[in-house]
Amino acid sequence: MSDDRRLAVLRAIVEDYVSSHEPVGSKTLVERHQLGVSPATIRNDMAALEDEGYITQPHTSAGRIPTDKGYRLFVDRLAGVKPMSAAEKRAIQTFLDGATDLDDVVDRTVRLLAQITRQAAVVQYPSLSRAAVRHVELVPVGGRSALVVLITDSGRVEQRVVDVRSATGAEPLATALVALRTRVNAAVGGSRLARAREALTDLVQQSPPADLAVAAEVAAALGDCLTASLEERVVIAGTANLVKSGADLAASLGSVLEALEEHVVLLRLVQEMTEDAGDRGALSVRIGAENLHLGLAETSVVTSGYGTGPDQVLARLGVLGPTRMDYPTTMAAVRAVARYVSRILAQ
Amino acid sequence: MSDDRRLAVLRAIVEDYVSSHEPVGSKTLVERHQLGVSPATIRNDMAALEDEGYITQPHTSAGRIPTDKGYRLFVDRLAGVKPMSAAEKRAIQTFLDGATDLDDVVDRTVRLLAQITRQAAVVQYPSLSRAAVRHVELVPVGGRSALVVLITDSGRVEQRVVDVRSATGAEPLATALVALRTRVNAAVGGSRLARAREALTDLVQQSPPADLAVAAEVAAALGDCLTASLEERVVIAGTANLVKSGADLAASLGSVLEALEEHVVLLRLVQEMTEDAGDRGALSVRIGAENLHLGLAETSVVTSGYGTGPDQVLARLGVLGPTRMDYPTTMAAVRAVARYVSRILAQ
DNA sequence: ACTTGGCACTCAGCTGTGTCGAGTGCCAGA
DNA sequence: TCTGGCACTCGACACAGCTGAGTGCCAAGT
Repeated sequence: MSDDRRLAVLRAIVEDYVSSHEPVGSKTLVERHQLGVSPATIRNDMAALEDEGYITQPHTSAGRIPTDKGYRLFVDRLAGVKPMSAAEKRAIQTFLDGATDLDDVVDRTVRLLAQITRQAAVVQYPSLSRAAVRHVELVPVGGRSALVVLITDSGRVEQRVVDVRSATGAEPLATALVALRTRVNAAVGGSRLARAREALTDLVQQSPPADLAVAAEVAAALGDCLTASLEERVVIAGTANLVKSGADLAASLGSVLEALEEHVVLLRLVQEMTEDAGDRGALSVRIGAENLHLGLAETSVVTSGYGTGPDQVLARLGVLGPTRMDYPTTMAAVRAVARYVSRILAQ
Repeated sequence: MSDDRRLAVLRAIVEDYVSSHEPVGSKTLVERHQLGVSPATIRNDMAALEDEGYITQPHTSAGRIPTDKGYRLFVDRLAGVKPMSAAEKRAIQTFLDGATDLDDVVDRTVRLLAQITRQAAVVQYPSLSRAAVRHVELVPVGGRSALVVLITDSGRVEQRVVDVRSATGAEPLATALVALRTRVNAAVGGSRLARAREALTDLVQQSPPADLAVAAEVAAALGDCLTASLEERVVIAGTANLVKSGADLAASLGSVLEALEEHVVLLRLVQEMTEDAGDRGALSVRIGAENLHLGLAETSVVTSGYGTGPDQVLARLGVLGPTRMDYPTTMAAVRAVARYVSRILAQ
């Protein structure tokens, strides 16, 4: 029994099932694809594929549908990434080119992904674990408080209001803050977020006694900002597409929506997929139960890294849909969008 | 025929239908409620209610269900607002008390609303049309650009990077910005966002020629920030609850989710409800087709204003669910949450 | 050693039939 | 104005039979 043909049969089953949404039998299979053999032969192959766990039948005397394992093999060895048409590429580019700031880029990206894949889209905000401090600004507010603003490399801004009532220095608060600002920027400016924290503790310890209280308060707030900046966020769009993508998800739709709302769950998933891809920006696909989350047992996730350059992968973006999705097309769309977003961020 | 009893019948129908999700007939009605008359009498009343358009029957020989008009009468004249238990109040309070900043308050609020009403929750970010400028900060970045940060009364922060390359003044950029910052804050500090724009144009016109170019650039960016601050945002949660709230919404679920993702639609809806409530913080209810949006024809929306005080209604929050929701309980929950959020914001 | 045609078998889904019962509308009488 | 009675409607449900797509297996062919 030819091993090649068995794989061809699996590919045909996946493609047919994805387009028809119905279990596919041996007869229809030879009709729609040029397999050059009779249904009976196909049946033998199907039986073998079923034994190995690549396909299954929902009930006796029905056609076969791929299992998670079957999709996995299809994605890994059988499916190419369908190239996108020039028109589609242009559409992506023009849609993203109008973006103004980072928030706008992310917002447009997630909508675009949802629209062109007709599935739910997820975009992780640029992860700042590799980002650096660009500037720290201290603003006196109302005499007794100060606003601490942290600006990072990637254009993200975090702010905290810190109460410096207790810090009763001799000089006026504004003056103290100006001096402190200079010192803080000198200490942490340009350094990575994770390192900045250590630099801060050094700075507090080396502060003159008069400034110590204020410095400590500010450093604490700044530490909060650092944490918040490192904390990752995701945005989603296109949940309505999940409803339309066939009634088979309807049963688990509730838990899928729940999972999507729990950004923590999504972040963990995306993190895992980053590891799958070896920290590179490569495409990563999670199929069905491979998502270690009950609510997502019937969904697949396709993500790609993106960033400011090939070596600067900041975060991931992708789509989420039923396991029986059109992987080649979806993967192509995700990869294309990731590339264009990266190109924009690189500027 | 007693008019009072007919209203009582309508109320009974609404309550029964809401709890059972099934068309309610004359017999079950007299069994479950003490109406003191026979089913035949109820039938006459029902026929009259149907003539007037308050109830309808899905098909002949089925019980009656309320129409939008019926729910409207129920909400306006028949339903009280069910008081919340002390335990529930406590739960609300403790859940919201842990919040740190404005984002956190909004995030917690929307989750809380979704959880206790088991429906989809919507929270409009505090509308800043009445908010004032607290502080403007200008930060030189990289020598050729400046970061403009706008901080408002209500704790919202907007920032823009502005390119001041063209502004080649004699003095270094940083010095120019320090001076400009002082002047900008003097000009717009404390004034309402809408007014700040005029003050800015005055400021640019009165700038010394040397500073004019920089001032104009900064004013433009600040204008952007003002617009962005006035631009309203909403957050939603609990969409998964829509799936669980009975299969009858399932048909229109797709369009409901689409509507929820289109924040523009939601904002318009919320704006209309603010007008319904006469700009006060009162509860407002939109039932079914009263939401002038096709996707929401089978849903009702219950919102309440909230803010920093009885006269300071900044925005609205509420829930969205199927028209056959438990209005008294939902209204109570929305009102209670709105009050606690207002209390927190007042601090 | 594969491949193929034939054949019996399975079973989900559809259709038609009959029954049941909740619910209605109407009417005459209290 | 209310009530009991009565005929009627019609969706829901259960049951049965049919159909057809699809399978597994086997013997024969290449």
